[in-house]
Amino acid sequence: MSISKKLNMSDLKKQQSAWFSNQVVDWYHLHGRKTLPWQLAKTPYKVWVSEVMLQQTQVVTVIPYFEKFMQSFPDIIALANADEDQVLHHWTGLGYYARARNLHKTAKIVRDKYQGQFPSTLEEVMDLPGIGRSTAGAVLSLSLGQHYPILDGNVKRVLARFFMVEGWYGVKKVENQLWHLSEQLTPKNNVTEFNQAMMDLGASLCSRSRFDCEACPLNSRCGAFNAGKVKEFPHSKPKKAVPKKSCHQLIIKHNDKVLMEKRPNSGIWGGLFGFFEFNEYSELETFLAQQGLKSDLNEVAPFTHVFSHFELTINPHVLNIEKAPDVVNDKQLVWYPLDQSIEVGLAAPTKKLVKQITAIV
DNA sequence: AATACGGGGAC
DNA sequence: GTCCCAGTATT
Repeated sequence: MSISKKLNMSDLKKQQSAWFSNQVVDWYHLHGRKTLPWQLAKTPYKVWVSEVMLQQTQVVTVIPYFEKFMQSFPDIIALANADEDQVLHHWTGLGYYARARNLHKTAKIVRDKYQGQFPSTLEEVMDLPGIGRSTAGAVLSLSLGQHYPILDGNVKRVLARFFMVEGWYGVKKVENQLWHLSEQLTPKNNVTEFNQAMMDLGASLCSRSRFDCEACPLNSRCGAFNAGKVKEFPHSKPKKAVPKKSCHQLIIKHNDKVLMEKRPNSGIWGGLFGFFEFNEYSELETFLAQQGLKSDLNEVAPFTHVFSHFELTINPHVLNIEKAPDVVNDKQLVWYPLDQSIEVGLAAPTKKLVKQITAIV
C-alpha cells in the first residue's frame, strides 16, 4: 500500500509539474518578453551584466544603464581592461556599488583564468564574485539552455502564491522550500523559455500589487487565487525601525572644480568619489585647522537621503579657496570638474550636490 | 542565521 | 509615508 501510494504521489507531482511548466512555456510564446536589450544576440556576457544590474533594480531603470554599459564595454575583455572608476561611473545612480566592483573583478578573472570565455559550469560560474546560485542559473539557462532553476524575487512571488508558501522568504527555511519547488518545476526542455517566462509572469501578471489573475495561465490551480488570498502572499518582511544618522560634508571649491576623495571599498558608497565626510561638525573644524584652511564656510541646506536600512541627513558646507593644492597624481583625491567631464563613480546625493553647487555658481 | 548594501518607483 | 524590487557577500 505504501509503495503504490508513493508512486501515485510521485506521479501526481510529475503531472502537476508538467502541467505547470507547459502552461508557463505556452504563455511565454504568447506574451513573454523576447526583445529586451539583453535578449537580442544573446551572449553569456550580456545576460550576466543584465542579471547583475537587475539584482534589486527594476527593468525600466536598468535598460538605459545597460545600453550605455554595452556601448562602453562591448565585450568582457573591454570590461576587464577598463579602470574601476570608469566601471563605477557607469553605475552612478544604480546603487549597490559592490555589484559594479564585483562585475569588474569577475571580468578580469574571466580574462586571465578562462581566456576571455565565460565559464559554462555551475560551479565555476558560482565561484565568480557577485554571482550566486540564482544569477548563475539564469546565465547558464538563459544564454546556453542549461537545465538550472532560478529563484529571483519574481519567481519567489509566483511560487509563494501558487503553493501558498507560509513565512517571509528572507528566512532560510522558506527560501529553501522555494528553491525545492523551483527545482521540481523547471523542465528539462524549454528551460530558457520557462525561466524567462517565470520572471516575466512575476513582473507582470503576478506583480506585487497590480496582479491580473484573470489573465494568468496558472489561475485554475493557484492556491492563493482560489483561496482569495493573493494579496497575502508572499508574506512580507517584518518591519523594523529605520535608524537615523547624520553627517557633515566639506565641499572644497576652487573655480569650477570641487575636491573629492575615493571612499574605501567597504561600507556605504564603496569605491565612489565623494566630499570629505565627518560624523561631527567639530571634526570638520579640526580638519580645516590641520590643513591650514580658513573656516570661512558657506552653508548649504541640509537634506535627507533615504536608504532601505537607514536615513542619512547630510549637512553640506562649502569652502571657496583661491589657491588650489595640486593633486593630479593622487589616486585617492580628484579635482572634480563641475561640468562632470570625468568618469568616476558618484553616489546619488553627491551628484545632486554637484548640480546644486553648479547652479549657485 | 543575521546583517549590510542604494536607489527609485508604485501606491 | 510605506513597501519592496531579476541577490550576494560578509560576519
